Amino acid sequence: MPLRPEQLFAAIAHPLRLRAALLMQAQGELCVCELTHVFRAQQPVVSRHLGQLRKSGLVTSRRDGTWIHYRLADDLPHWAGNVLGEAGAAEPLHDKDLRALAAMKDRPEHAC
Amino acid sequence: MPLRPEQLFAAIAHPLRLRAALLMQAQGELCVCELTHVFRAQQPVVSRHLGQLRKSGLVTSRRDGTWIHYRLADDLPHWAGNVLGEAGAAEPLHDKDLRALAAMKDRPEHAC
DNA sequence: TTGCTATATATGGAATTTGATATATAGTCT
DNA sequence: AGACTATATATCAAATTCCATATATAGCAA
Repeated sequence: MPLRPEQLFAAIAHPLRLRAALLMQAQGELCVCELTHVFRAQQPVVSRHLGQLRKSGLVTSRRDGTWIHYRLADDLPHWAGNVLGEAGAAEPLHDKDLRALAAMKDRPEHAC
Repeated sequence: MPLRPEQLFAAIAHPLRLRAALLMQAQGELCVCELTHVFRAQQPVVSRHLGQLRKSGLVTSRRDGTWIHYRLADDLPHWAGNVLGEAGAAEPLHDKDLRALAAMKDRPEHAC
């Protein structure tokens, strides 16, 4: 069963979930600690929103040792990617989030 | 204050509101009775969802005698129109709704 | 006025969403 | 084993969403 439009829109109707999905579209895999840092949010809040994104089929997760990396679903429909693209250009915090992520110290998988 | 992405997504996170917005994008102004007929829904349900769309800034309404016509907001951002365009191609009921509207008898403003 | 049509709003209750807080799980390291 | 880190889940209360039902409002027509 493919992702239905109203399911995508409900998934990204919350600012934290929208910004997380936009960061994943721009940067690929991200772990919970990175999103917690960028959003300055509490870890359980980020974790539960990511769980909602996963439950909706928008993202998948992969365990790597202690960390769990989230990324956009591999089979995400093309129209859904286009919607995220439009939202990324319209979301005023997106550029700020990208810069906050780039400036983060001690990111996993970014040691080299 | 411009329409924020998460506000648009919350507005069209419900199937009836999404389908109503798509019909307005395709057909321009529509009245409550037309939407009630196409969706086979109860009038208070349609009216309340339209109220939510208006409150979110996605649509505006115009009274014409007994009828009230709804249409997409004149100042709707371009990116929001693009999002609706993507959703229209992905929403499986959209074509059916267009046909049901075209087949409706006694539509206001469609007597000629 | 009365009656009819179109639409909006109020009310009540079930279900969902959300953040805060606490706790549990899973992996790593010593 | 125990300590530590990263993440998930449980619980609670406040707020919101949703449908169903009833009622109110506004315009038109006789």
